[in-house]
Amino acid sequence: MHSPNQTEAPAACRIGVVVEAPQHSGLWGALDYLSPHPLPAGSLVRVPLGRRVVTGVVWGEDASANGAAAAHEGPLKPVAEVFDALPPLPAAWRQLVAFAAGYYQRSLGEMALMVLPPELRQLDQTQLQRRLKRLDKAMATDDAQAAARHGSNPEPALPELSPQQADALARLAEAPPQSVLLWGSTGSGKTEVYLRQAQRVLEAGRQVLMMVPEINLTPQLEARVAERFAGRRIVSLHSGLTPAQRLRNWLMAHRGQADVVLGTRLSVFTPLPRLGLIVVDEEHDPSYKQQDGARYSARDLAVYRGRLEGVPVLLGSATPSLETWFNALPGSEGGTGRYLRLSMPERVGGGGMPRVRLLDLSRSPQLPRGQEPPPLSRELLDALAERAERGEQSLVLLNRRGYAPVLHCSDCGWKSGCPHCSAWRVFHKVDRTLRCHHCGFSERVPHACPDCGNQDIQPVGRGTERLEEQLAAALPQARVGRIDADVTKHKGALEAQLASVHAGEVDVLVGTQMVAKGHDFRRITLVAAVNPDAALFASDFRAAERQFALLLQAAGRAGRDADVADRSEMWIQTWHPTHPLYQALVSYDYPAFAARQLQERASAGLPPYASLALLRAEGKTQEAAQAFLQAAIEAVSAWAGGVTLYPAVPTPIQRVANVERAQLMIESPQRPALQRFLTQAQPVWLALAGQHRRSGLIRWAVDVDPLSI
DNA sequence: AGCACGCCGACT
DNA sequence: GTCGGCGTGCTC
Repeated sequence: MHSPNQTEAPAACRIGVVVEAPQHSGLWGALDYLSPHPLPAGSLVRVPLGRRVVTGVVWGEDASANGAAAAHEGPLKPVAEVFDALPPLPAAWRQLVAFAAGYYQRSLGEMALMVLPPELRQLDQTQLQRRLKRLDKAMATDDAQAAARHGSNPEPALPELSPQQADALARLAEAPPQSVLLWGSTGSGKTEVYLRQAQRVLEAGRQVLMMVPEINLTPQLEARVAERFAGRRIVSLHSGLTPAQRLRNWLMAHRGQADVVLGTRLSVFTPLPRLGLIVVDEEHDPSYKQQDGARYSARDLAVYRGRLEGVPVLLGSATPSLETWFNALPGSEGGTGRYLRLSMPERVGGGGMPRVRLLDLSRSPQLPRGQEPPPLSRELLDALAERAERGEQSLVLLNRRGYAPVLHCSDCGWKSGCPHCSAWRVFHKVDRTLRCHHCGFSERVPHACPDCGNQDIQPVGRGTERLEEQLAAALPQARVGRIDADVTKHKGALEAQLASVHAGEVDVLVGTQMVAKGHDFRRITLVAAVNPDAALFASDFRAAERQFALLLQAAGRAGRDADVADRSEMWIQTWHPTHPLYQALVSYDYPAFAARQLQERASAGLPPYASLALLRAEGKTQEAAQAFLQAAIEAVSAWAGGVTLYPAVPTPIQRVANVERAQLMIESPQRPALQRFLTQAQPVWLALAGQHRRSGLIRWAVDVDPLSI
């Protein structure tokens, strides 16, 4: 075809580009475009897709993450624009993304584009160049200021290392690059080990990726990193940043200008040309698993990335996930021995962990009398009062927000259910609402029973609001405060409340698990878990593991200063004081707890001895969701060798926001067998989902390595 | 996912 | 006679 405007030879190179297209679009791998010149793999481009122009990444050969890559027949469109001001995304980044896409059963394009800063996808070439120019200018003035400061700023004095810290660092120095479990009790100084190891890596001219579960919960770590590496460029990466900040920080990392990246799970995908160390703090924390979209585990990807790039990965925890523990146990103790294990059992400064005391509720006198809510023991109230008198602080943990989990009419039996979900709406006394914690539906509390008009509707059970009220009533001389997600959703409220705790203006702090994590309270000598029994009998196989970690982490909030450590205590109110979980907690015997759990997992065929995946379905009706799952089983059962497909069941919360949910579990003792199966099943299920859409299927997805089932 | 095309009800 | 409801189908 003759084109009068084009005097040059027509575009000659066939370029594979991945674009954002979810897997149910059927576009799995790269799309082919034309370019007059070859483009290096990893280049960012804009390409026409249908009637729009979208951002994509040049992938090069073999972009068939799933299924066969049949060459596209027919005319190809040309690449619209190449972002050549940006260095191409490195091969290691592409390999990490390709692995994640394959492993977590998502399309390559979705994975690749999802992990780039959202802002980058919006910009065109000239806008990006403007940003880059502005960034260079800012960095130049920054450098000048840093140089001016340098002479006046003395090197920060390093804290003296404990013998076990020194030992851990010595062993790290001589170990080959590999995954390392740094198993250290709360207060043993894991952070100092991260910082020293990071220091070595920085001095060798390389970059450090430091991951934390939730950045807002660990402002102290951020401050410490900034202080320690004052002369270095440190950037953070998490979803709390503005789009512009996130792009800026990502660009600094990608161009090798940032030395330290401190971020949440999404930062595991940051391209880092000089990567020398990955740290995963609190590696057991469930926040590392993405809970929607591409459900990746940032901790597991960090381990993969470390191996890929020949870089050590430091996994830190006092209560490692059983998967990590299993990999850090030597073969002689029944583990795989894949990770090096470094232990730091003692707290820095010589203080011990608080003494754990199990309060047997069936024996202790109870206050207040009555059936509801569950009791607070007299002994606990006395202990709280006593601490308050001495000027010491206490932390009372209850993992349930609101005033009461449900309202109940004693006449007709009405309960405050959510009209859109199969869950109770929680009574919040502060703003007098009934709120569904699953869909957010909120209404003013009715004055009378909506069904029978009875005026006498009662709160059932107890949340943090009610606990705060009860403690304030029972301890009139003490100042009671509360921290939970309801308090902290007001901007600055968390900081204000924490400041008042640190200033000693609160004697008894009531809180959910969010206060058990990371905060460094100096004057707390008593931590009490008021109602921890529920987790003992939960159907989820990871409930015990999570609860043990939470209680031990909570215990670590007490006695952080060595001079109060010896009189610090952790109290557990329980009906089941002989339960093995609590018995292991009393002696701080994580290995015993883990051994017992591993034994149970082995005999039940659960992780880490087996690999799991869930096929989840959402539908207009429960029948529609289950019909799809049933059909999905039948469609693959002929060749599902090596994997077990369990029956389709409703999810624990069956209906959320008027969407019915069901799932089926897929299990295999061999991870590769599960992977092969899922990869084959995916296109079959995709076609099947198309047929079931008419009968009410809304969405479906595969969740590999689910956290809970 | 977007963004079309496409065929049936209440409005200027 | 049109605006617009969302069912169905495609994107190199």
